[in-house]
Parts: sequence; C-alpha cells; structure tokens
Amino acid sequence: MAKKWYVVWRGRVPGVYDAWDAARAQVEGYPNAAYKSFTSEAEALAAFAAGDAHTAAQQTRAALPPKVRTGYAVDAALSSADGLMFYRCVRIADGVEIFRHGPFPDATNNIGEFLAIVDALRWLTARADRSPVFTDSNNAILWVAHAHCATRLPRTANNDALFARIAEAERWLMETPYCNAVLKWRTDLWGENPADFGRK
RNA sequence: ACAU
DNA sequence: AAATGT
Ligand SMILES: [Mn+2]
Ligand SMILES: [Mn+2]
Repeated sequence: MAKKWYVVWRGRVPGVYDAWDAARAQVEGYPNAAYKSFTSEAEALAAFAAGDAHTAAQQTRAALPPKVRTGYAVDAALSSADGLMFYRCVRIADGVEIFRHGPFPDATNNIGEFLAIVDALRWLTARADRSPVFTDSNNAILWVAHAHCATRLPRTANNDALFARIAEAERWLMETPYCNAVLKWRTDLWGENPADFGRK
C-alpha cells in the first residue's frame, strides 16, 4: 500500500495524521467522527483547512458496522419557516435518496417519522429486498410495531391527504407480512442519521 | 427519563 | 425556545 495521509475533522484531536494507527486512535468509537484518507500531504492539509466534512461523509459511512451499511435510513423534518413536513429515505451505503415526500401542511414530526418507515417497508417489500430500515425515532418504531399511528394531531382543512396516508399505511401494515427489521439509528454512536435534512 |  | 410522543 502506498503511503497515505489522514484528515480528522471530527475526532478526539482533529488534525492531519500520517499513519492510520494515529488517525484511528482519534476516530474509533468517537460519535459522529469525520475523517478521510488522501494520497498526498498537500491534499490532506488543504482538505483539513477547508473543513470539508461533506467529502468526509462517504468515508465516515465506511466506518459504520457492516450490517448498518447494508440498510436504508429514513427521517422526517418540519421546515421551521412554514411548518411543512417532509420525509425521505436514503440508501446508507452511498447516501442516494430513494424517495422524498412532502410538503404536508398541519402535520407532526412523529407522523412523518412513521410514514417514512412504512413507505420504506413498502418500497423494499415491492422489490423483495429484506434490508433493514433505520430510524432515529423510538416513537415511530413503536407505532409501526403496533400498526397504529397514535397521533393527537387534530384534523384540519389542510391535512386530509395526510390522514388518508396514515390510514393507508396502517392498513398496509395490518395486511402485509413484511420481512424487514425496523431498527434504531444510534445517533449517539454513529452521528446524525444519513437521511437527516440538515439544519438543526 | 428517553427518542425526536 | 417550542412541539411531538412513550
Ligand atoms: Mn428524525
Ligand atoms: Mn433529522
């Protein structure tokens, strides 16, 4: 193997290291570590100076447990300005977006987290793909397990489509024996969910 | 308290 | 700082 340099943007002591052993000590077991290898020292120093954590994302994913890397991640968000809800799913291995739905007015975070999981299960089931689905929402895991969305959100003139989607999701869960595990995304260990919408 |  | 949930 040719010599490499290692940039650690987020780790115990951020910096540029000239050996994997040294870099690894900064990064292993560190929540949301961001790091990447380079083939020249100049490249590495430039990348560290630029604080380019985006290029680090791909490398950081490689540090996830192999079982996690084979899965899909979902997340939901309410845009702070207008309160519109969106949810989406990404393939963890490469961050490619599988679907994104929204905007939904008069919604909640938890409804979004719930629908995101169910839509992912439906997408995977339709393709006979048994990969696990990761969510950061304990609440949504429970709702999916019970095939019931226990939201307290009132119905309004603007959320008919949302409640229709919830009913359809519950119906699908009750009728369909899917074979995917729905697992907790360990934000504490692995950092932000790759399906996260950013801006938090 | 825990998770969003 | 506020809201959604078990
Ligand atoms: Mn989330
Ligand atoms: Mn998020």
